[in-house]
Amino acid sequence: MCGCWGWHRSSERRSQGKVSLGLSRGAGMLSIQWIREAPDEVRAMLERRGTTAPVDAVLERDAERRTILTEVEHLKADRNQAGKAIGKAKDQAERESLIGTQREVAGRIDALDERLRAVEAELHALVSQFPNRLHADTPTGSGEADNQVVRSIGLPRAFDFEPKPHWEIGESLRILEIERATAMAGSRMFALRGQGARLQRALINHLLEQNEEAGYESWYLPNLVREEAMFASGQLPKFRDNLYRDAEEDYFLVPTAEVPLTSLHRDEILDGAVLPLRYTAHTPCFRREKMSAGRDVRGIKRVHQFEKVEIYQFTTPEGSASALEEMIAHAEGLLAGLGLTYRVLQLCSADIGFSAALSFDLEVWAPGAAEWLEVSSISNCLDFQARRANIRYRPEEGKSTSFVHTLNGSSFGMTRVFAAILETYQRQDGGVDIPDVLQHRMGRLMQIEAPTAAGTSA
RNA sequence: GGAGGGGUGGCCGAGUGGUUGAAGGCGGCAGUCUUGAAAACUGUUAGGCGCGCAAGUGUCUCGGGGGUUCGAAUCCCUCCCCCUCCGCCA
Repeated sequence: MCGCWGWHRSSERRSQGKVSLGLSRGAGMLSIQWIREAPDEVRAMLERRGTTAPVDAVLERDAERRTILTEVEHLKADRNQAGKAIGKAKDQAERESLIGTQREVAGRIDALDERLRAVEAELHALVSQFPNRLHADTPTGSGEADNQVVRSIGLPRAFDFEPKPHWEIGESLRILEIERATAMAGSRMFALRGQGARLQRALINHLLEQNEEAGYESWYLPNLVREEAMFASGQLPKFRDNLYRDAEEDYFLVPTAEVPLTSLHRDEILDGAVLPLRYTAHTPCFRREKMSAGRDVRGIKRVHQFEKVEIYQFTTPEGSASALEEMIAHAEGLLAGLGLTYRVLQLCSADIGFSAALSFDLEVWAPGAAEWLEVSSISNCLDFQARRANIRYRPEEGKSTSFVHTLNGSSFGMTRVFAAILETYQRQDGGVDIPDVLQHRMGRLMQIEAPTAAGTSA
């Protein structure tokens, strides 16, 4: 059973936009109580994020909802009393009289219920637009430039030749085929060939297994999901424009494994003893990138389809802070293991994601293009997604339930790690060395060599 | 794709319009008994939303939503999910 009022496709689409009565459980998103009780804090949060959301409209709808609710519930209490009396009444005339009275009450209840449904639908639509609250540790900033470098690990490799960007290396090694891919599928598409395809496969397996060793359980997940899943993790309703959708079946293609991972325990009450749950999954990621038209068009830095390995945790509220540290440290270890130069950025209030309260980005140095590539964003979402997905836990037998905290992070986006590896490990002769940790996954191959003139007509 | 059968509380399972939020059983918890345990017995055992300082109280939930009715787990519509047979298929 789903507790997100009004968000079922059945209620949203099949039933012409009607929603159920009653705000249940998480009420999807930010706690309405918080908006009700501390609207100024909410406004301050929105200000820090550099965004807006309809605080006043929420307050109005919320007040209206509770007024109607009080009235209609009194009427229903009367109705329930009368219903019992009718059931017991032996005398026919008495029965008729009671039923006559109730007929009138029923009409009033219907009218109020209808109004209530409308108000709740509006309230839900409004509150859905609010981003997560910010963690106290998230610094205030006004844009990407205000993200703070927490630490930088490794020195950029020094070259005694002019390093090339990954698209040139990939094309000349015939392991990256952009033209052929775009010919069939449009811009921002690519194909990997031969050792390129093997290298990506090796990376994915390496990362998944490293995650497993660190205690993250593997999952294979749906890559097509319903609207509710997109709502749960926060992609909908605000970021519909960035999602691919199958119009006929009404499925969405996942933009990240975070989406199906969040929905794994939807509507569940977990036993506190099982937390934290550590999960990892590899999925393709599909993104329309409508918002970034014209940006990062070269190479495979920003594409419509790429592979990503994700790490994810469901924790108690007390456990999420250390879980975030743990995930960052783990992901850093993976980058170090690949021999890449990287830095850790703390995202400021204006650059942090919709669902996140506290986030750190991992960026690797790509010496060919001479830029930092974001390969991971690791976030503590607190109870924001748990509310939307209605995921709770019971600390102890007999205790009442609370929402879990969720954390997600990439480990990593393959295209960018792939690009960084090509650029970091390139040689003057055009070949690319394979990082030590991946060699055994590529048949002990130690480098990808430039193709010889013969036998390369295709 | 065609035809049919199902979805009730942690689990099993009753219940076809009126004290049914829901019998009974199992499991869980507490207690009695016992040196202790088991057995037996007794009690207890869902989650939202609203009002309330609280105690408490009202309301909603029998896959989801809507409808009929004074009143729905029970009748109708619709969606989702599970199962069986046929067809197709990696």
